[in-house]
Amino acid sequence: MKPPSTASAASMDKSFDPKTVEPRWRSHWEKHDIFRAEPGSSRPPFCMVIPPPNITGRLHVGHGLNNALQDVLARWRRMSGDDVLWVPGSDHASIATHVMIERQLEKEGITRQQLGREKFLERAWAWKQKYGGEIADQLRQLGASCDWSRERFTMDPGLSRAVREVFVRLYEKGLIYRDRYLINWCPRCGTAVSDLEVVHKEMLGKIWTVRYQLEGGGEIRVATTRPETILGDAAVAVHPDDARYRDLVGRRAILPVLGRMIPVVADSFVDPAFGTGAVKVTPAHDPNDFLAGRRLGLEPIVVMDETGRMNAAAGPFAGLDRFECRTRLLEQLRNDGALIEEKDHMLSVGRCQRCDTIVEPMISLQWFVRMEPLAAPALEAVESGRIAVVPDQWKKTYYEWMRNIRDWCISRQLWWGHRIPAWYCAQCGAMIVSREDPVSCACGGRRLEQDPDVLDTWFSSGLWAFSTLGWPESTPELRRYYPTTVLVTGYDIIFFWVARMVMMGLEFMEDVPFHTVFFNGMVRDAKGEKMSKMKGNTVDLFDLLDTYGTDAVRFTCAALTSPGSDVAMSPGRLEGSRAFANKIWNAVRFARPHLDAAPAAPPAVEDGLGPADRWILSRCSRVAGEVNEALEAFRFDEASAKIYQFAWHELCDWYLELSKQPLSSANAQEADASRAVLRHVMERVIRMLHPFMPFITEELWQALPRVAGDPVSIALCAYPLSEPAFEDPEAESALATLIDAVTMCRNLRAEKKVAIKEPVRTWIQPANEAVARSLAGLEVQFKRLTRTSELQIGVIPAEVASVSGVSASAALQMAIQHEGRTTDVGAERARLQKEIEAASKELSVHEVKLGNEAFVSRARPEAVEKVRSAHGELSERIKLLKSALSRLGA
RNA sequence: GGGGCGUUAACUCAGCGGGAGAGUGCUACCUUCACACGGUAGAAGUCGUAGGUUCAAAUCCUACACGCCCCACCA
Repeated sequence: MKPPSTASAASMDKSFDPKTVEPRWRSHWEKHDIFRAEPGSSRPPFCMVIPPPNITGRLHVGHGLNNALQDVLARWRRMSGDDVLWVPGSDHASIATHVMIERQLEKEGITRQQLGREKFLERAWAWKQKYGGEIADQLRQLGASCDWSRERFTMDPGLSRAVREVFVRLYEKGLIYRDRYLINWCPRCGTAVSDLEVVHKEMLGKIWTVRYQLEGGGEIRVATTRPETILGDAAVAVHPDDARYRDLVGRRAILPVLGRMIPVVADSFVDPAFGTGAVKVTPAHDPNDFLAGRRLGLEPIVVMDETGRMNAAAGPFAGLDRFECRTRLLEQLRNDGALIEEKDHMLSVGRCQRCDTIVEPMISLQWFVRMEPLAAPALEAVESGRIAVVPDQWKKTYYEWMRNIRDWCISRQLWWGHRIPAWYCAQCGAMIVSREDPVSCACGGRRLEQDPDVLDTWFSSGLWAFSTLGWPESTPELRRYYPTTVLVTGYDIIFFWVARMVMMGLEFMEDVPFHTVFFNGMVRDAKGEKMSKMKGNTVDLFDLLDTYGTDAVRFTCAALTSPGSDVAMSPGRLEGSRAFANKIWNAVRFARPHLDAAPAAPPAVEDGLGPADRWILSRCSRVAGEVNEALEAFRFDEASAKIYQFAWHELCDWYLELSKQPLSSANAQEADASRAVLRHVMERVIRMLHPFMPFITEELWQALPRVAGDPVSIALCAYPLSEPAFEDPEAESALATLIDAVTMCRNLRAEKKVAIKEPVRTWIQPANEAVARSLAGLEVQFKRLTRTSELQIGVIPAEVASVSGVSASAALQMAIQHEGRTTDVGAERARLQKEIEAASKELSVHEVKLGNEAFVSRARPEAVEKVRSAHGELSERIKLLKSALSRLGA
């Protein structure tokens, strides 16, 4: 099959236009199915599972970053010969989707309850149909090289089966249980949420001191920030050792307003120093009090319903909203003279992560996962290094959470999600937990009702690493790709997802879900502030792609990803990347006619290549090595910077200019040699860049001369490695010399404002015979570089040149600059560097000795002095060397 | 209350024991036959503050200041 037509050499636009190029290759990749993994392949497997985006909306810049990085790895490994499986998919996002759909319903003026479960689920599936597909399209737009044939959704039949299997196994093992417990309740969503889904925010509130009369006279004062919970008080507690209250323990207090009698009890959880030292105990509406209530045998009194309204137990306040109740209750307390003090107080208020409603601690019957037994192996897996964490600062966060783990409330009073596989018999009340829907109870009863609740959305995503590969079936994919190689994700979901995936993987696959987890940073705006809709500083990913082009955005993501730091999407960086894409485009535009004429065979060292050719081949080899090294270490910033620097400032700024002359040489052999080198280097750079900028590189690669047997896409070409045969220190040294000479001419011209009209000749004293040979007879046009017609380099000992066509003072200046030093800066620099290294080594030896001598020194101080003076001398020498180096380096 | 991260040029960020760097912006000059999304030259930084270790500190240690983030049941 023929590739789509690329712009011909003649018609290549002056600037790169992403909009025409990107769609072409997107469909080309799809058509040729080049991202499909091959479980039967003999190549080493490399697998990643995508952090499944929620189906709640379009991708944001954070997704852009995360997927750009994954794609860099996927394409790099694929080109490096691995059998890459990158599993795409999306998450049903139970509660988040609920919030979105309920917002729709609100506009229509109905509640989800009015709509009913069946109709609501129809809506949810329709939503999924629409947005699930959009997300896949958006990932494609980014160029994500996922295996689309293996796309998954957390509510697919297979994955749902995995969820049931896990639930039942955990239940049978006693790790899932059902209990009445104090949980976080979101009154708006009408569901329990886990501790992680509660976001605590500091805000200025008030603290009130309230007087409770004691039965038979006297009073006790308590402080509270939530006076409405007074209605549910079961006791007043004081510290057992608190002398002020010791005598009151065992007496009864009269609850204000309601007049109910509650005991005064002693418990050490009370801090005598806080507030009045006496605390109201509301077991049904406060986590601390709940535990205290259990210890003290107090009966919880529930005063609110699941919508946040006061219930019958609230007496005269029944039916009021909780905050309205607070206001009214305070009024009454004030009227009754029971309100003693009101003052400002900073408090931390828990809000629903999804809808920002203030959550209410409530007692309720829920399902939980017992976490300690699962956490222990998960902790060990990271401690032992079986899972590598990059950057490793996140280990500490992970350990901290694992070591203080608490049971996980997994049931949600929602409809969209995996329904809990538990049934209750209407006849005998028995509970059946089962993989298959049961038809009858052991008692013979046939009226079975399934638990109405669904599971926390993170329950199914916790299985993602193996459920997407076919578990519980033993599929070829599961056997080959589990454990996956790398997980790339944001650190914001380290507990929600990463930690739980480790636990689930170890429990059900008896192995880690991934060998390495790489945490990318969070995307900030250009000022480094967190993006939020409230602040209005959000940047739309697709606006960015539209403005700068997908390649430029992806390149910027990589360039800004250094381990452990967040990413600020700065316009400057984006512009730089866009300019870079254009630069590469034009480099190929220049090179193409020469490449078409180039010999098919790659260059060879025996071809008698010139110094510039040998130099660029050598540099290209080194850069390839460095880029691979950087990628191995997840240094996306270093890898992209190396390519950028090399491509722009070595290849374009110098090599392309230097090659213009030989490329158009009448000497066919010389021209061919240069063409072969240009072709080789150009293609290698484009390949190196491909994982970062897939679209432009595909376009350019397709435009290069093709040979039989080439793959259909650059994505299937080999990723460049270093080529030791081309590494050539002498050529590098020679070119450093040349570059120095040219730069010097330019400096002179700029500083002295001289117009150099005729050829300038400069003489260089080479460092050694080899460099001399490299440079001998090198005559290059530097029209572009010096604004002179040409610069001749002659190999002549240190005598001063006569310079024609420049002013006398400029000539003199030039002569001075040449005199008295070797202009082979490269060699000189290397020599000095070596001396410094040697001196430093010597120093470190002395340091060791100094340690020993210091011990002896108590008896012989002069020995220490000797060492110290040696240090001083060496330090001086290093300073001298460094200053010499800086003079040369500049 | 505990923990983490950051503070380097005007902006966004690398560097983490021996020459203070990149991209963008800025200044001057230049439409030269790949590219003005370009070329050349250049200005620009007490590397948060104060101590300490070292022959040598932006880089290691200790405090402090400011900023950001996470975790935590203090009424």
